Amino acid sequence: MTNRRLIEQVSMPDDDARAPRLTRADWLEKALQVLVESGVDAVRITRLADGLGVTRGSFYWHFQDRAALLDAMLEVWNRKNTDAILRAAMAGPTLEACILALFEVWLDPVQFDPRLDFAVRDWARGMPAIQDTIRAADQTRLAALVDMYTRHGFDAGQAEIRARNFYFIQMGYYALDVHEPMSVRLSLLPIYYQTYTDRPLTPEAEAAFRARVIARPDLWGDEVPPAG
Amino acid sequence: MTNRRLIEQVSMPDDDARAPRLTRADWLEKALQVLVESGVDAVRITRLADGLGVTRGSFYWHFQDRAALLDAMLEVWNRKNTDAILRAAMAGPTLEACILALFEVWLDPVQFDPRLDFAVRDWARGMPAIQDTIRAADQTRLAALVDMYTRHGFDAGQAEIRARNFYFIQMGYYALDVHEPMSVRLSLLPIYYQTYTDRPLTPEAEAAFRARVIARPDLWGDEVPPAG
DNA sequence: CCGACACCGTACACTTATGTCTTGAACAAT
DNA sequence: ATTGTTCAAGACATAAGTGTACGGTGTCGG
Repeated sequence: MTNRRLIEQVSMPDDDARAPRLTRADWLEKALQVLVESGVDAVRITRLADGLGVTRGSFYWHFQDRAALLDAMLEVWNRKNTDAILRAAMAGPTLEACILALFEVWLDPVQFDPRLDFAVRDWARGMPAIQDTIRAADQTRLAALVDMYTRHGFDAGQAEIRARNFYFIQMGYYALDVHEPMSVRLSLLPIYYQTYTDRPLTPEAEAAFRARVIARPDLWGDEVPPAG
Repeated sequence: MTNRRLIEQVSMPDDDARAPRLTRADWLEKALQVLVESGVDAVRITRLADGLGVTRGSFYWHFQDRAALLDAMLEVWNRKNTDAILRAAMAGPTLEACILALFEVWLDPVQFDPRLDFAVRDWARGMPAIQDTIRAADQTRLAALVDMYTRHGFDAGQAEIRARNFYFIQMGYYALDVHEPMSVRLSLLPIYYQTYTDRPLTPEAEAAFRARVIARPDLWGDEVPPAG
């Protein structure tokens, strides 16, 4: 969980060694886990306390109240997922480098956590304030993708439509919560590259990408990565 | 709300005239409204009763318990959204007719209610039984789209990838909960038609489609439909 | 060794939810 | 008129959750 550093930043870390005593970051981490697994309404102080093996007294030391916890959770999301897309969209000098960096973001929950993204979207239902935050994030992400396409020679109209396709398809993929094995996802890669760029993916670039994904066995779930 | 008839079917209708007395369908309708606006966890019997201006005593006449209400809600979803897609995917003899029928489904919340669809998906978080139901629905929808493409001359691989694109893009669009005015959505139509079919949309077909949407002022929200 | 701080437990008051049971009112049919 | 059906009110027991007040316990620096 590379989340940990980000969570500690948002938590204004009181750099403690891991101990039986809990930190603000421990509560936040647990809350985000429950958010992702069961939705906001399952983020109950009582349940978190049970899960952490302490009583609610601890919580009210680290946080003002439940609203403060929710604020901190939203901030973690806001600093994680969008940043990952922005970084990837400016990853390299060529369009190929950017697109492949984005593919890697889509594949890597450490960089972009789709379950967190959709848990937050779900959370926003009926809460206009959070909806605005999300809308702003989506605009930022789309703008980065449009910029990526324009930087690499697409005119404004084409860049807009391609950025939307690129982003919407991926969000739709996440929305359906499909769990295709990594080998299948990798095999679809050249087709999607062609779709997004109108150019074929060179075998060399594909091989390089594949090698980088193989070097990350944590992305393969139950599957066994092919020998590199 | 054409929902009404479907809800009454699922409710095993006790065909009553609308009265101060409530029917099972009234409770179900209200529950679905709250589901869409605020998520499952806001579907509380107490709140529904308040909203309907009665006490909880009424609820327990019409439903066994809260679980029975949730079951009925899921059944409404299951019979509404997927059916709309299936109907459209077999709408006409030509690919053009099918694609345009699907566009109309995407635009018309009476046929396909995206907010209900995503409310149900969010509801499924952490509930494997509902996840299976959703996965089956997605498979059925995608299969219908693949079949549509193959019927009209695309080979298996192409049909698969195009069906996925078509469906994922639309789900991504819904996931972001964008609220583009109808005029903008109509203007994007030819571009998307081109994307999905690799053929241009004929001006005649576009005009016909536009006319059908103009005849439905309920789809235009705040906008004023152009004179037909 | 001793306070000060950081962290947690406990007890209390309050709110909101579920589900059961009993009573009651309106209305139709007999 | 009486009865049965259909729907809703009200009272009750129970469960979970929130937030506050206060008291206790380790663990440091001085």
